[in-house]
Amino acid sequence: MSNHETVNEILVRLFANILDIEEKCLKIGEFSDLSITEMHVIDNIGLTSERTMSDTAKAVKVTSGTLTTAIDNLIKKGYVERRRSSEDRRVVKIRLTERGREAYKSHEDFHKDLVTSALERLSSHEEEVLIKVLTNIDEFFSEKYKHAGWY
Amino acid sequence: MSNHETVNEILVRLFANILDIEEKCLKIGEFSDLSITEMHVIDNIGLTSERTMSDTAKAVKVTSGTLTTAIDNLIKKGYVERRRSSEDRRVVKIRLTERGREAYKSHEDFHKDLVTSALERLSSHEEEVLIKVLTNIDEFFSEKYKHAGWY
DNA sequence: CTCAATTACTTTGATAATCAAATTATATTT
DNA sequence: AAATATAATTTGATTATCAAAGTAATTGAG
Repeated sequence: MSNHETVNEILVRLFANILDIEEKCLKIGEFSDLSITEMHVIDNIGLTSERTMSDTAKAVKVTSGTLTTAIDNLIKKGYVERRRSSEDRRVVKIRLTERGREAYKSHEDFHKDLVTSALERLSSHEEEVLIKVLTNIDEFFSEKYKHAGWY
Repeated sequence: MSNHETVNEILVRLFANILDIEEKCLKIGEFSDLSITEMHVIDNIGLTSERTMSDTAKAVKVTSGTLTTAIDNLIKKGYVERRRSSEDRRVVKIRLTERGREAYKSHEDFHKDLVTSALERLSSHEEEVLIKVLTNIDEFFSEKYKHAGWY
């Protein structure tokens, strides 16, 4: 089998399964009241002190209306706090509660495990190459598809 | 930033971008009446003569009820045909129409192009490293999460 | 300085994808 | 023959999403 076919085959299978696995890991853990989407919002808000709604909406690529309802739910569940900015009262700032930060860390651990196993059996030289390769591919996509006004 | 963090960050972004790109390519192409989900059902039915509903539902990891409605829509749109099996009249067999096969091929081509353009700028050494990493990730999922009967 | 335009967010009304549970029809087993 | 199991569909609900309309606050042009 050619390299191309191998890569294609693995990628297809990975893509088909990765969200599913992530979701199921979530559902058997401590934070099973979170959907995968909600966890990704939490991941995006991150541990930084505060973020605006619009920055977060842009980053997770949903409309602000969608984010509003997502945040409503995360607040109900106790993962996020919301307050109006005093400098500009149109702006709403959100941040993780203590429980939100715990969820963040749990999700981070999942990713760490994944990356650790991705990198095992690689020499440090190969790690360097990998980073170059991934950066390269990443740039390629953001370049190639920027022109269409997507990014 | 450690290698692990860098790799994680890029992988997460790549994953998000690729899904996004796939969706947007679909929407500007010939088969824009298909959602990404529907395209993946078509992909799964494939070019083989016929499949049962239950096999397909299992393969795409949805309940049979979900698949029934998905197939209803694909039939309305002219991509799939459905008939009752004559050997066992409980069983429903589905297959792609000619238009369904065209959509299948178009999706296949999209994947090929994506992989080709991602790989064409890599040296053969770099390709090897990439394949090793993808294989590791794939094994991480199929090994570690097999026990739960997920994979 | 004021009011028109812009910005940040929320609300509303709609759709798609999904599930679990109930239902229907057919096959299999006892 | 009756009970059980299987394959698919239907039903009733939930979640995620968007576009467009609405609200409140700020900015900028005259």
